[in-house]
Amino acid sequence: MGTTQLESVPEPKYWHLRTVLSEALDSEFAVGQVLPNERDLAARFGVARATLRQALEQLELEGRLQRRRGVGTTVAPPRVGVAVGSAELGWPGAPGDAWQAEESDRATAPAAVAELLGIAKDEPVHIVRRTRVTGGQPVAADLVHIPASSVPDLTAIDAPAGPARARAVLRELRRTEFEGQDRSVELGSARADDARALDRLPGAPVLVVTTRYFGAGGTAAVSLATYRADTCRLTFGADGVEIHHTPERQAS
Amino acid sequence: MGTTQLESVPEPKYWHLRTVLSEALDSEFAVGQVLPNERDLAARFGVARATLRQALEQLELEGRLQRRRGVGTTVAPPRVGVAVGSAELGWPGAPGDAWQAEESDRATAPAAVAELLGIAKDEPVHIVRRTRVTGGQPVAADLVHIPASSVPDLTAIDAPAGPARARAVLRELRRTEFEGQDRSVELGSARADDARALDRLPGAPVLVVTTRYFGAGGTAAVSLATYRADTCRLTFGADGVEIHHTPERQAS
DNA sequence: CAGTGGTCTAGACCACTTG
DNA sequence: AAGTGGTCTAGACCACTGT
Repeated sequence: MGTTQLESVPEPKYWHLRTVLSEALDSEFAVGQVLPNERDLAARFGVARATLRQALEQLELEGRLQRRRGVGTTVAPPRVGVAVGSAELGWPGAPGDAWQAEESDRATAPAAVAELLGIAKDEPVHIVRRTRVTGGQPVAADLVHIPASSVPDLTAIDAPAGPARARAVLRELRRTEFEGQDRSVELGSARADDARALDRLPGAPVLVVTTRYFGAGGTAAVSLATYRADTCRLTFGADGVEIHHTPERQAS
Repeated sequence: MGTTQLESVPEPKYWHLRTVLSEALDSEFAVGQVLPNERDLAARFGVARATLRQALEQLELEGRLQRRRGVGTTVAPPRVGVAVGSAELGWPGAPGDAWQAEESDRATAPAAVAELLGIAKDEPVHIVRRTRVTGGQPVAADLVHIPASSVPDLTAIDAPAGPARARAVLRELRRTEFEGQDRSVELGSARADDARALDRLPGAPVLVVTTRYFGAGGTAAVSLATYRADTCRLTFGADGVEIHHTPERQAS
């Protein structure tokens, strides 16, 4: 309703296109439906394919679209609410914590993690790789870093490589008294290994959740979890309450 | 250490460029330093400017770079830790809550917010606009949605438009007993108004924090806060502990 | 004004999935 | 093999910032 023409400050084409497509998605498309291919869409809107792609990228970032090479572009379902708060209080690997331990290795922690742990940057740590699956889809991958100093008996672990050993390491960590935790969330981009685990391309946007676990008078472990930003909404329920709905758009 | 050549699955140029630039930033650049301009950098690496820009975009998304039109590209400082957890328990607008109320209006809430509030989608609500500043820089903008039904006396408020009225509305909300809250974090892109408030371009990546405030037996208010994803790290301190360092990179 | 990043184009080729 | 999205190019022009 109104004159959308004659903009004193004309908005970029790709941004306008994003808006038009977004409205079309709301009114004319169902979840899972495939869109026309990029070349057709670009022609239909009279723009170059690169410009059309810029609009699609925005919508994918907002979780509205899903694109797969060789397949096409489909309308994405609402984002999945993933509990990161109350459901995970306690040591990593506690029973029923939604994560699946995959593998464990000994290596030197990255400098940033070493600093969080308060250890020398060349001190070896145990690294447990875990994945988190919701609704059949992988939503997150993480690495739990445990300094050898905080779980001395750990050196005795010699379970066969694979999930068994990973679980054993976490079980050993739980012998220490749990004294609290601490979290931060920031935007990042998936590295090659994370991208593979999350079924995305390198550079895909992810939400990086850094958790510090306190015990035995210091930082006993640090977990770096990377969640798919396109499909996930991280929920922090202060009262065990869950958010039901997807706030898909802010105020106009 | 080893033969980095002969990749069976060659990584994209822009991704390799990102890595090279990232390492250069670590070793050869100081925070605030300006990089050569995009045309020079592209020529130096023997790629098209668009490809170079793709690499810069990644690094900006990761908070490593800051680009300003007409000025140049500079090395960004580490992300600012912004407390979103314990420091904000209680009603919005409680004394010393880091937010600054700017304005208040009566309008109909967006459909998604109406659903969170459990009201009809055409029922008018009070919308309080707030901003959050840290270290002299705007880091977040939000809109607090308060249904008229949850604060009946609110209709009597007739303070002069502006911060005074906004504060008055929040003060009125605090008369209700506070029964808890609930949060979720997801990735979004800044709309025109948010972009302006955050000193960014439309479409800039933001972290959208949706908070439900419970009181009087239901959802008394919903806040939609958008944080600059490039400069912010949201912290949730379970024990009042603050995360000091920037986890700039995950395990290799 | 000159110099910067932001937008846009038209085309090419590649990697991947599916029939 | 055909069709899809992903990458890359070389160039143009625009919007904004400083001097």
